[in-house]
Amino acid sequence: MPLQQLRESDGPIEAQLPSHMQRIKFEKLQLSALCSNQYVVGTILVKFTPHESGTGEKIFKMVLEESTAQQSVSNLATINTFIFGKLVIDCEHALKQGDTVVLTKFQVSTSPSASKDGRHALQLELSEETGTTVYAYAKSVKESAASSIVHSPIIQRPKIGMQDYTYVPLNQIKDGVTVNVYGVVKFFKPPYRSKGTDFCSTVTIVDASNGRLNCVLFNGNSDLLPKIYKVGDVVRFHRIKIQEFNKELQAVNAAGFSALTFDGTPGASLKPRTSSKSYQFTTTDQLTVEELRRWANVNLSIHKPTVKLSEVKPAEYFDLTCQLIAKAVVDHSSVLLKVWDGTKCPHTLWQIPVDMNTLEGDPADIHRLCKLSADVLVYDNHVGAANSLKVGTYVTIHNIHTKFATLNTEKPSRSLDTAPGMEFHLHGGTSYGRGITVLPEDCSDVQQLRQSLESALLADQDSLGDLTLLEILNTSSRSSAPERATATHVERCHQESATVLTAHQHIKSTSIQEVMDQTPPQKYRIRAKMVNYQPQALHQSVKLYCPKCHSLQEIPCDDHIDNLLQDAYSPDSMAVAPDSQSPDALWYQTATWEAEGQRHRRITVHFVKSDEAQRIPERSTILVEGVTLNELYRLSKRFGSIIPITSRTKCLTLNELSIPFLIQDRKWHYGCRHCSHPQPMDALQSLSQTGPWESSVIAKILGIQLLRYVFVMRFTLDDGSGSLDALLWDEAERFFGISATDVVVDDALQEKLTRIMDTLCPPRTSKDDCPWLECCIKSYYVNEGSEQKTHYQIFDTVVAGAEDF
DNA sequence: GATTAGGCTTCG
Repeated sequence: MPLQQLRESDGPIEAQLPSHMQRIKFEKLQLSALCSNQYVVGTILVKFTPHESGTGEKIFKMVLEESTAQQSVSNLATINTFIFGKLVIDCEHALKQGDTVVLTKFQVSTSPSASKDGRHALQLELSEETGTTVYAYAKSVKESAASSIVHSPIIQRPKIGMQDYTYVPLNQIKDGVTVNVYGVVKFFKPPYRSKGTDFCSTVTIVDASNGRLNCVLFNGNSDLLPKIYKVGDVVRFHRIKIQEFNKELQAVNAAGFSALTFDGTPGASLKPRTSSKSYQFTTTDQLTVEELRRWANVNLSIHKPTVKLSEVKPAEYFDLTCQLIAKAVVDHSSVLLKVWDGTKCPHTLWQIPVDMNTLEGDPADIHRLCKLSADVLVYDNHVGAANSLKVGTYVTIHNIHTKFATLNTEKPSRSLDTAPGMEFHLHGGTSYGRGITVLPEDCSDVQQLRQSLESALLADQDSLGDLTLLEILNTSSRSSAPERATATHVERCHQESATVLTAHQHIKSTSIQEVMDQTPPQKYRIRAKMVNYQPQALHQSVKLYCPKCHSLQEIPCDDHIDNLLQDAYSPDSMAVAPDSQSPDALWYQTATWEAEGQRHRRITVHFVKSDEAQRIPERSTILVEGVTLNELYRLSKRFGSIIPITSRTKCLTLNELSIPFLIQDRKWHYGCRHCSHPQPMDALQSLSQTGPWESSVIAKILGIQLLRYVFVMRFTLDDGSGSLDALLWDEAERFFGISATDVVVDDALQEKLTRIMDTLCPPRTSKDDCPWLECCIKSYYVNEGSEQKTHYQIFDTVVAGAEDF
């Protein structure tokens, strides 16, 4: 019960109260404080007769005098105290004038009568919702209602002690009464700082009686105002006072005001949002809330569909539920909020140029999410709220205004510095409920938002992945900085994993058994050991991939290339006599000689003319005919670009495409046999003076579809709950930190690859001694004949410390 | 030591 007895004979007050409770003097009371760990001690100076309010509950007013204070004339020495509801019945007889009382968990609000009664400017309010306990402090043991009550926690409040709350339908509201109401929010302004001392929130509610009520609510503590997140929420207000304003009835919060707010979705959770320490919520209340939800959803069209960034149009106002990525003070009257909601705005986004040093937020996140984030400029009275937001917070920004940036040539604006695009403003003022609401993680809108954010990260993993790669590269190049190296090291030790994730670190791991129980497509984080991998011969793990026809081809082996080259220069296959000199062309110079010891073989080299080529052979381009594989290797050490050709037709053309069409910087480039349409060498003339002699440019001119080198491996992963084969497909030197193109021609890189694989999956070692791997994997279906099979692929995962192998 | 706001779009 909330009335308990303390006895002087049991020792001083502080010794009889829980140790965390602190006494607060009347003069130290503050509006904004939530007094849950504080108590006041006072002597009952005046005790008024309890009366019943319009809500049907009893109100009991007392005047307390600070008992231990020096007798003072200060008006801070006496304070009006109001007790509401069931507690009145307990207190009205048990407490006598002159008694000392100890009050806990009271609500502090402004006293409307202070100017008249000369008492404290604040008043104490004790109701069921504040979770108050009143302690009567008796000088001696005496018979009283309270003396029979032993200490018991208030949460064990017996059912018989329930309060009778009555709720007035909104069409029956009368002027001058204090009432309790239920309603559906039709309009609201989230709490904002008024020009006076309090926070203010205005709320318009409606109900099935077709009544409608505008409520103006003040409190020095914004937490005590209703926690409304959107139109359609259901509210329950206790103790609002009805008054007339502009010939209409309006409500203001009365003493003891408390609010519960519920999600307006039928069937949603019935857990209210409130700062009340305790509240009564019966099955009747549940029915009322559910009934209001249903009524509103059928009869009201107030549930605006939520607008995502992907749906915004210029020149509209909307509420955006999003996560704060970064913020920056722009000037004295505006703050930039960088936010995202997981969707991509189809319009060019306005980027507010700010100094990176003034931008608060994780640079990696800012960079990674730049294509998904919107810059919202927040003005004037909202600056304070924006400044107090923590990065990472989920918020609803109410009434964002979108418009296209207009280029004003007379008055240069910020937007001139960057490409114009869609602007997002939160203008000053509170019209239309403009403001920012912080959403807690457990609310349903945040749950949905988080899903959207997560799937955005996973869905566009290719494009985002490239950015992540850039970050990894940047990070490793900066890792000479000791603090970063330390941080990376600590992270690795902590993870105890031979691989690390480049994103999605906040996702929980899923067991392999669970992964295999679910139907594709899905994305997961797993923690497992590599018990096997294929191909064991690492040189077979690099393949050639055609991005056009998606075919995967083996790299032609040396013997095969050598045979093809021999076929190309054998006299039988030559349409043009080998000794017929190819004339010099305008764009190249030709040299021909007989291969040593091989009379029938003539080697021809066409040197492409350019100023640079004459100075630096390493940067020159040559077309070669009649060479062996060995000679190709040797030439590739000397010349920058080598194009093996044949002159079996009247013009110079490429060989069969199993022979590399270009060897550049010792890298062998192949073309797709299905997707290429080789052109005669004359096409290269246009490049001869201008360049650039880049593989992609040469390929395009010669009609060649370039094949890419990729690592393709199959890892068998096991976490104890099960095992699966996951494909590793790496064409961007991500996973190993090694380029698949380079590894083919670089012995040192091949040795490094072997060391990495021996670490990930140590040979001749029991599973216990294998290291753990953190991996992101995705599942997908593959048609195999008439069957659909589930496959898995690794993504956003890299070998930890690959640069150190 | 009483006031704040009392829905109703924008300077940027």
